[in-house]
Amino acid sequence: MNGKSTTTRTKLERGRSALGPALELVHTGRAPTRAVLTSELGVTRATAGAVAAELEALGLIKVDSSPGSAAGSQGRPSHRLSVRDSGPVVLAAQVHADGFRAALVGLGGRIVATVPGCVAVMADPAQVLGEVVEAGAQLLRESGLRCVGAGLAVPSAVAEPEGTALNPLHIAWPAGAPVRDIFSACVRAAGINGPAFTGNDVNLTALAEHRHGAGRGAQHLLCVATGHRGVGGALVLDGRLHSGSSGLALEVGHLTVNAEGRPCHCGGRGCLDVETDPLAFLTAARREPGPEESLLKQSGDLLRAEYGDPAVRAAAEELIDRLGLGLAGLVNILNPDRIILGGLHRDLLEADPERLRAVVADRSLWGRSGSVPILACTLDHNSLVGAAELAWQPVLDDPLAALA
Amino acid sequence: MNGKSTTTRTKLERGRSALGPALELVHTGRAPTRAVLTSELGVTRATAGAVAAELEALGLIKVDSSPGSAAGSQGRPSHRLSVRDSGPVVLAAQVHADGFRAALVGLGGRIVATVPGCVAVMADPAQVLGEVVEAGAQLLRESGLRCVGAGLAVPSAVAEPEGTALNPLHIAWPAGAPVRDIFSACVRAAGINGPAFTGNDVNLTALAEHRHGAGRGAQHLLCVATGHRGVGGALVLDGRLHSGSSGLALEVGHLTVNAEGRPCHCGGRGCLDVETDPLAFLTAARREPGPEESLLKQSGDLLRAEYGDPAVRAAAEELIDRLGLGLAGLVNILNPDRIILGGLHRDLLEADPERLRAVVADRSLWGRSGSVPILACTLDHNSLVGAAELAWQPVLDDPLAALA
DNA sequence: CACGGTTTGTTCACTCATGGCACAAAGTGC
DNA sequence: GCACTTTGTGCCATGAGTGAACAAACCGTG
Repeated sequence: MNGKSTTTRTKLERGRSALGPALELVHTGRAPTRAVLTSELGVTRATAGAVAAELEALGLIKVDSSPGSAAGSQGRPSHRLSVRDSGPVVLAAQVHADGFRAALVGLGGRIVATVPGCVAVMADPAQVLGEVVEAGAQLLRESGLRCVGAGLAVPSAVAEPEGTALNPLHIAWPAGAPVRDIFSACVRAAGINGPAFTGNDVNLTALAEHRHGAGRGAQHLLCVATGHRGVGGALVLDGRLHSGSSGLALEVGHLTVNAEGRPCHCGGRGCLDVETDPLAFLTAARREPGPEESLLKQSGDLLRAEYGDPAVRAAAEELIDRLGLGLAGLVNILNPDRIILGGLHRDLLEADPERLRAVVADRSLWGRSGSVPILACTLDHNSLVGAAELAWQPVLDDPLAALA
Repeated sequence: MNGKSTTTRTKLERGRSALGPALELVHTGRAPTRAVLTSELGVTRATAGAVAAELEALGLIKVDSSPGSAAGSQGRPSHRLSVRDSGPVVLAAQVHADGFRAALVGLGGRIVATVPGCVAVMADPAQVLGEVVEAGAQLLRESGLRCVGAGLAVPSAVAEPEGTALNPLHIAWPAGAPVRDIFSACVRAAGINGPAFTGNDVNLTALAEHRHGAGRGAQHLLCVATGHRGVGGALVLDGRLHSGSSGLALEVGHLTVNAEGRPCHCGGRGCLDVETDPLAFLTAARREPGPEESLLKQSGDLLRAEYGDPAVRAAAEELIDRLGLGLAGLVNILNPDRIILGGLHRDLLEADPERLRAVVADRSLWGRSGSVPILACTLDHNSLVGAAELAWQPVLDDPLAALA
């Protein structure tokens, strides 16, 4: 009379199958009310009601039925759905050239608490990640919230399925460092629950922007960003990150964008990487590059503050033209329906949006593709939020299993 | 390439949900027996049995229970599954520079009947497609089989969602011709049942090779092929064709592969398109190009018959190096786990596989990605079979609804 | 302020795909 | 022949989801 199920079959732990999609809709803000949830899921009102009630019982969302607020249209007002404030969180961490940042991120990409750690990044990933995770664990203790996973963003390609960082150049880690294993070990050592994930920062930026920022609603979202050195890219297809068969997709830095350009370490010349990064900009603008970590900031400030300066403007236009050529090449290959730019590329876009759009339209094959919207990244700490998305994914896929 | 696989599923027409996946497994040859089907679907034997029985009742597959054939292993031999011989077919058609071909294609990519029509392709798409469809309808009448749809492959990018051919250059059709609408109209006029689809021939080649040829089992399959003029590409991700947001993805012809190369009509120079097509090969080998339609054949024959000739060999090696550079660029962007080559590119691969693989490995960023397997297309009439796949897709997605 | 009209939430019986079992069937090896 | 293994089949339980009827909450209008 007691043991109904002894063996843990796969299907036994399967909950309501619409649970995951429903949570994702609330998570991404596409289901503000239960009525919208019903139509978005394509189920009956009864089912949507049961699903919403179950998600509320799990402590993930809030179903607000009381308020006689501004309805606008006629008919009975629908219950409003939102992410629960004091629901579970994930630990998100980000490592970059200037240091690290740890945060607690709730559903909806909401940063609950964050602390920027300002260590000078050292060559030992284990030590750095230990500090990052400890900072996150401290936040977690202070908050008293439940943690369901952890995610880490690193400025390097991450090979699948090994989880090794292939080119963590500007954080001076050894190439091939097993960052995923190290991060997982740190997370476990800190007593944090849930699985741990690691990904490339530009990939995670794209993921975050797709779910909560400028990429919302795009079906084929291309993201290109410059960090301190080098160029990264990412592609989100139908809501899922496309990182290739071994995690190395969208290494777009070595598209040729200037046949007479400077030689690149890859063996070619005129690569996007060396033609559109902050160092290239400062050089073209005939400014003295400062210390490496601040190249990005230095470039952005210069671009915003002194765009009137002919040398700065000429340098910017040169880079915009190169960037446009690279983007046009990617448009021809990937045919995205939206492009978002980060880092210096974002600053270049904002300096002269029309010029960039014109170059892309002119150099991509079809007028249609050329009219791809090009937008700037909008989220603060987008790769941090992206790292959190990584950790949230199991919950979105199967809330019952992930919270069990 | 027509309907974007409507995600808004109306539960009314929902049959057994495992029906589609099961049919796809049999269709692609990945479920030779019912036992394999059971494990591949991840369901119980009872369910797999019911699904197989239902597919058999629908006249789509054959369940072979009798044979006491060579089992090999111990235990009760499983029923063998195969595509039914006299089951429904789709009408597949292909238009190319030398004429057209029409065929009836069953499940499993089996060409039941075919007729090569050898018209000189004229400037009027309606007339050509009318002839093609009529040839197919004739085959259909002779066979007496049931037709559940039609698919067409054209040597041009096909814009979505309009279904217009953007660059049907070597068949002398007007750019922007509404090929899908024309084809659909012809199919309806011929009294053929089922929906009609139209797609780019290289895309369809990739789809066919993925399901029945050299691309089987690949998760991220990149296909690059040269026809008579120009280069086309295609990408199959997780079994579905990726054709971008408006059908124009993988227009790979204008990757720069030779900084000092000849100018291209796209505005750049040294594009893959003009550096690795049959005309480029013949020119490099200092041979007199014949009439346009036979450039491809002429090149292939030359490559196979006279590879000992120093001029031919040098030309081939030059093209292989250029092609390798282009493929390496695509590897960096797409990170496929397999590459298949068609047309002249296939001939180049077979002329010197090691050289091509070495170039790709050398010029792609990571050793891992460099070791991507590069294979030749294997199917006869692969774009024809791919066109059939397009027409089969609704049946694979939902057999009950599609056959109703 | 009662009135229909509209939209949404809720309850309940019903459907049906699937899991879980027990048992039968069909092979191999000794 | 007999154990053993593997697969097919019949039957019941489960549970997610539907569909329809009803209740609730808001709008307007007179």
